[in-house]
Amino acid sequence: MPRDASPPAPPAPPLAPARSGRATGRVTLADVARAAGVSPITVSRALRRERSVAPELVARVEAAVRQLGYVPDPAARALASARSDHVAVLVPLLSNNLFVDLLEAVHQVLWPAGFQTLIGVTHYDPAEEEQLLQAYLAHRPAGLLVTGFDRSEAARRLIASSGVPCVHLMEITSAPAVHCVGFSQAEAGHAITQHLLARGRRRIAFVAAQLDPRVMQRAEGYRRALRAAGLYDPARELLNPQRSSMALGGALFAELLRRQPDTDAVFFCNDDLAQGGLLAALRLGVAVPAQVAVAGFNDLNGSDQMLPPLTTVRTPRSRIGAEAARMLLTLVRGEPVRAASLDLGYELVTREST
Amino acid sequence: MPRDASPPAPPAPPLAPARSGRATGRVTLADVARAAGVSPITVSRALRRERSVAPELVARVEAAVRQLGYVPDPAARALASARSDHVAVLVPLLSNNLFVDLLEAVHQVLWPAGFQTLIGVTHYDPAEEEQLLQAYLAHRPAGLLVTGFDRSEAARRLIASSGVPCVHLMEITSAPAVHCVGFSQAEAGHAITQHLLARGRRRIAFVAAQLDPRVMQRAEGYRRALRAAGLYDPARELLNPQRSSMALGGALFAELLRRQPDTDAVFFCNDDLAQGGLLAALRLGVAVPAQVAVAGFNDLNGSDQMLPPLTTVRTPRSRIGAEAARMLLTLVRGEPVRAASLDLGYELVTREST
DNA sequence: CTGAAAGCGCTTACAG
DNA sequence: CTGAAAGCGCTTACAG
Repeated sequence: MPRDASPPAPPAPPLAPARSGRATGRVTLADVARAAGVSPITVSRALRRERSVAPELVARVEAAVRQLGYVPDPAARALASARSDHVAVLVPLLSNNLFVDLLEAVHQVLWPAGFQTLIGVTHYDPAEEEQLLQAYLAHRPAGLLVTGFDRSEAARRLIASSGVPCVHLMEITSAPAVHCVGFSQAEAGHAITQHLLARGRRRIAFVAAQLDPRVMQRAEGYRRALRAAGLYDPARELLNPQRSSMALGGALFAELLRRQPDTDAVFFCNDDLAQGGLLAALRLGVAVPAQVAVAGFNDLNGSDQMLPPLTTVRTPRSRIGAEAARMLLTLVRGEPVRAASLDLGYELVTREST
Repeated sequence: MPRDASPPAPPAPPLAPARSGRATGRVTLADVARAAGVSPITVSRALRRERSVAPELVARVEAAVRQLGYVPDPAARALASARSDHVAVLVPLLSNNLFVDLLEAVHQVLWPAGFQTLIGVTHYDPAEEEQLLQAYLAHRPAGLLVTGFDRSEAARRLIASSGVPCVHLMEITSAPAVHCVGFSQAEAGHAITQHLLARGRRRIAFVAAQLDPRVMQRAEGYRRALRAAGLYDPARELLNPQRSSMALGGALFAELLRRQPDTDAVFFCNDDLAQGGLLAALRLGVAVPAQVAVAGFNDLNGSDQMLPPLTTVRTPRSRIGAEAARMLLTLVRGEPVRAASLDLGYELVTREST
């Protein structure tokens, strides 16, 4: 694999200039058939391993493919077969590493299986999701991966009427015939709040941004745990609709301590907020965990590097991506799935901040 | 836009069941033509605004499109016209926020112009880049956006022989007929090293990971500045090929101070490393900037939240993405570009860590 | 300004 | 196991 860091040479003219008429000059299946001395349909079958083709013919076809450098035209294939090798994946954001890990895992499963991952970013906007869905569905993808269950009625209808197999990521439901891979966000939120209670904390705040459905499910888990302990106080919830960031986490932490100076623990709905909170504590001279315990969610990059290292919930996004991709592959092949809903759980990671 | 957080109903059968033969049941251009009482080609032209079509016919076509819910088939369009509405963008990684910002800006320009952004991740691997290029080019994208100039000879040939307009991101060159939008990584590396020198630092280390071409260009800028000052010492370079992360930054910072205890400044090639270094300094009790000044590169999320806030180089990746997308659009339309190479510069952001 | 014909490069459905 | 014909849903190239 020769590498070269110098700038490229100026673009050369296309190798095979367009020939007469509409011919594009590219090597077609017909060219391969001619070279191999078989019919085009035999080439098609040999390439797709669809029906048994005589081994010797397969060999001749493969030799011709190699010799001519034939690359199938996906557009022609899609048009003729009414399906494509695309799988569309819709995620809310790329700026949260959570989704990057998810996409990476999806790609690692789909690419070797011969599918191309098309990434769509919805920005948590139902209208954008609808537009993306419309655009991607027009390409007749082989499958669809979407984040969560929260979408417009129109988006739901688009998915359902397309007939394209769809797996939902990150959340789970027991509704029949809905395919999903994830974990219970509410349970995870409950678990980390329980952890804070077990540490003896009594005035536990919940600080959140973005306020997407999964964040609100974590909030539910938090509320349930505190209510059960007789310690729930709505005044200790700080909910901000802005996009999550370290800077916002720092600002919200400071605001929280101004409003509720007796706070003895904070559950941030996402690690970036928590990291910002930890840094703000350092700046403000608030002792963590002595004065205030701090917990996050997701175990993002750097949380183990904080001062003190951050207690958080490790979410299995890589496994979610991989398992969802596998489930989708099963559906695409028309095979039965073991279970439509796959709960991959979560893991409490206890570090020094609590 | 009605929203609903409950799980979706089980998938319904496709609205229009497949009819006889191979008909897919979808609404076609011919259906629209029939409904509008014109020929298919007129519908095609009205939809693409290609040639002047009588305004009244356009109106009838548009009404029919709306009424029937017609969505053009991209595969058929691509096959017939030998081009698509796709623009492929190849970036090394999604886990560096730099590239997320780049992609976001690209999408914001391309989507309103009617193009779909296909994201490809190369993982800094020339072989992967080649495979992606081959796969994406087979789709006859309207344009191509690639990161930097470093790629295999085969990849270069694929791009050149495809005839697809291509703009290079992040780096610049004065080579003729090569389209690029970026800035001089070497100059930026030189500038931040100069800044450290101007602050009176004399034993300035360079700590880097990943070691991709752009990192090595920053290293060149660092070397040039120190050589000019008569202070260059190869022993003060710590180059690690692993992927960049906060954890690695912390480990390298500690290693550096073990090997070169008299270090009075560190230039980290990327902010995530620098953030990890800053946190490690806190843990180790190394005073920043009193004992060691710390500088980063890129001004990533959270750098302004560090303790102390991180001095860094702000790179204009959003503008790079937007301008590159605009340049590509110009090329796709066959119009002349003002200049093939666009230098967007960089900005030194001086904070308390130096 | 509008249209009838042909064709893009594959695969399906039907035969043998 | 192999193939000739037709067709997927558009746009191009040629006419008028």
